[in-house]
Amino acid sequence: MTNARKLTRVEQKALRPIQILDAAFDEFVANGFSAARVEDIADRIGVTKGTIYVYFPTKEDLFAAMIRHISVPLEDLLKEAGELKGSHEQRLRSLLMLAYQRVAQDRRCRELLRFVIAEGSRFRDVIDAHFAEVIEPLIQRTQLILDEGIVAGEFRKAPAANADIVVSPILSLMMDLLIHDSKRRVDLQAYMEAHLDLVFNSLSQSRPQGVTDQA
Amino acid sequence: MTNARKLTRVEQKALRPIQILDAAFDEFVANGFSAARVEDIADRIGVTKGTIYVYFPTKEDLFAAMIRHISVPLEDLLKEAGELKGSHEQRLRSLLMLAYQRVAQDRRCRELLRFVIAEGSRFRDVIDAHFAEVIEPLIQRTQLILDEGIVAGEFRKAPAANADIVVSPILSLMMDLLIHDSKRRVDLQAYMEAHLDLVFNSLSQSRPQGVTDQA
Amino acid sequence: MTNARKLTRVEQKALRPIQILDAAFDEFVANGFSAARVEDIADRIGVTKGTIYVYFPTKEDLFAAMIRHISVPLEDLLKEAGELKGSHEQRLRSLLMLAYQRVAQDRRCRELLRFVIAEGSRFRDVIDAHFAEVIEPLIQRTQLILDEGIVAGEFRKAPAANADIVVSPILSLMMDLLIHDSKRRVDLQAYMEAHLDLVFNSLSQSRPQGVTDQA
Amino acid sequence: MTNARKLTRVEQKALRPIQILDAAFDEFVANGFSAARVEDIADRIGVTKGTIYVYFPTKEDLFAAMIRHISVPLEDLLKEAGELKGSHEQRLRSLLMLAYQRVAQDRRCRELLRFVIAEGSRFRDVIDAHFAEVIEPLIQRTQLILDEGIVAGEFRKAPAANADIVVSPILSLMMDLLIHDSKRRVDLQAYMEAHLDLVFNSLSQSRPQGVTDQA
DNA sequence: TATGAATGAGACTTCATTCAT
DNA sequence: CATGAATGAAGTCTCATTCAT
Repeated sequence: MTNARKLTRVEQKALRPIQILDAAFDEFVANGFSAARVEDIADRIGVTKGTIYVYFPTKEDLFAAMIRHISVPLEDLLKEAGELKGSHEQRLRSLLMLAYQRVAQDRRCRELLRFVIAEGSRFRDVIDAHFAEVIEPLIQRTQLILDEGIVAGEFRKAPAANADIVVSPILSLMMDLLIHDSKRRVDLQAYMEAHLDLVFNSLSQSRPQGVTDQA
Repeated sequence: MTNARKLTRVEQKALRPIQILDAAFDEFVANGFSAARVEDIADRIGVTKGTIYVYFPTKEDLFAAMIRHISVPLEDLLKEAGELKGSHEQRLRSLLMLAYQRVAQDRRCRELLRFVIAEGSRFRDVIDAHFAEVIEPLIQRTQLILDEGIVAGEFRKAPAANADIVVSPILSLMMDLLIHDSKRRVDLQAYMEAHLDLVFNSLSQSRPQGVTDQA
Repeated sequence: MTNARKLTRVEQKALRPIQILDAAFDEFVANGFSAARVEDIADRIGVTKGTIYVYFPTKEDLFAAMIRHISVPLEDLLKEAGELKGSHEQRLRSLLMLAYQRVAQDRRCRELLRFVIAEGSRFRDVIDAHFAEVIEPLIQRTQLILDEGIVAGEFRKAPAANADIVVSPILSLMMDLLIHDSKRRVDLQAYMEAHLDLVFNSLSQSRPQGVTDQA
Repeated sequence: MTNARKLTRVEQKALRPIQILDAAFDEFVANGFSAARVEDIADRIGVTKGTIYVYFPTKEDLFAAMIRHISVPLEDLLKEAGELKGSHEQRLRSLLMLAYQRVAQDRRCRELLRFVIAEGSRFRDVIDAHFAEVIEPLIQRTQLILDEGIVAGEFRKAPAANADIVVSPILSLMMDLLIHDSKRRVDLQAYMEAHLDLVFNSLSQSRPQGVTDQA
């Protein structure tokens, strides 16, 4: 193994900012920007206040850096989605399920939404920038598949082919998880099934099954 | 005019707490609980800090009272919905539209959601209590109509008959309005139509598939 | 007597800023701007830190206000000098002696010079403004008398009729008092006599040469 | 070129303290003792804070060493003056002009006066010691020439034969340069001429009264 | 010798809260 | 009821100093 020894100075140095940002995330999540204390962030990683200020000049800078830090991996989701194959329904289904996985598994992704809502007015720029990398691409990609699916005759051309509406259960789930946190365990499978059932039963054109069409 | 005279001392006294709570709402909305300053709340109604403390013993009490104050009118919505007549679809449609009206018109109702998300962990009790009076009744009432509609053969018995999913576009809209505030004007009519189209096209039993029966 | 009772609230309120400025003067004199502690200023008048900030928003503002506070009475000196009567020599002599009195008796006037030298670069504006009300008027007034005295044939027209030079012993004395403070007591009478002897023996036109008329 | 090669390690080592002291001078001049930052001193010579502490144990020690460093060359002035020849007037004239040259040309000599006034109370010892090597010898030497000149019948025996008074224009000039720094260029020639004119016209015994003997 | 990460005491400043008037 | 001067605890940020490398 390569890590059987202590970290070298250089490794330690490279790690410190990450440690701080991770600790800052936890603290800001727990208390919000204003109520979070820099010293408590420091305590979480066993350093003193001063150390935080070696790396970040102000609490605000730390917050902004933290937002950037946690929002980084979010673009990756879309890359995977971009390569999805199959019918338009298949692709949309895969995209939505990817989003569910992310939302369900990645607490940071969810908490980002809390920051957007709670601190948006104070950190408009940072928040906007990174909001634009999470929610908006999801909606845009969804709308693209819907539009193409209509052209391909796979989806019906209807008001319901609206990405905001189609993805909204996912956002609602995020909110729900934020509000009740780990308290109330949502039955994710049932929730997803209900969502997809609603969407595709409404949109899919030529579906004998699905039970709506007695015609 | 009935109010051409100055308020009597008694009237003034009865008014003061309301004034304070209204000012507190604006201030807490603008800055969140921690960053809001009691003095700024006082300034908004032209009194001094001390006056606030005549009516509310602490900033936390003031916040809690403010939450209760703005959440009061929300129950009324459900009362109206309870008296809705017509088919189950009709009743569900009316319920959802009532919710839309409230969400679109009542900024306080929307901001309540911000407090739920931003300050939920600090004011668990008061937030939970009043969350339970807004979102949950909406969902429960919705689920009730769905279940009854299925029994009545009006809706198909399907996973999609899930109130969380059915109302989620409304919550998403609230969030969207919170985040972008007055910036981006959503086309409410189109949004509602898309929502209802999706829901009823998916759920309604006896419907010529693929059409939103306006025709 | 009118002050046999405690001060009223109103009187106390009016007094507080003065108290603070006086205490600030002492503290800034003792330690300079940077090393002075706001809490020590507060301690000098038996209040707490917070009280200082009720009246002055920052330490810098307090310093600037203090400078303005102590420099106020300095213009008065010149008013008296303006009404001096007698020959030009008499008037110049009176002006210089007025300056000596001020320098010798008013510690604040001297300490102002210390602030000018020590904090000038940090408080350029305030310092310049009030420097311009002390030293410069003295020099200008001196030059005016010299010039008029030459025209009147009372002083010889010579390079020595230079106000900067003529007043410099006064500035040197200020510096000396600043540096040695109360340690080394200068013999003010001898110093003044030497100064005036030098000046008038050099400038006066119609004087039996080389003698300060003990005759 | 003699210095076309890099410095050897030994030379580098001997140079470092000098570099530090020079940088410290600039920083302390710019900000005063308290507001000066050790790190800024280090930055001025491209080393890190730690390096400063290799050579000077504390910031105070560094300041004291810096004072000693810049005051060293000042004794030399007096050595030259001691060897001046000619009449007593000639010798005094030369002494004063030497002082002027030093004051006009050597910024460090002037800034020392600022430290004396600004930091005197904090560094009483070091400041006193080095003040005693600059101003006091000048005054003592001046007084010596005056006294000898009187004995020799060259100067009149008068109160004006007072070294403090006689040299004060030089100190005033130093102050003026400190306060206005490079802003207002004083006409040094005119200033000196006025000074010497005043002094010798007042003191010289055998001079056709009231005239500046250029004629 | 030089580094620079880390420290921690201490400064400025804020603001919820109190209380005499 | 209302005021607003005063408090003091607490938070952000600074920086002289240390020490392992």
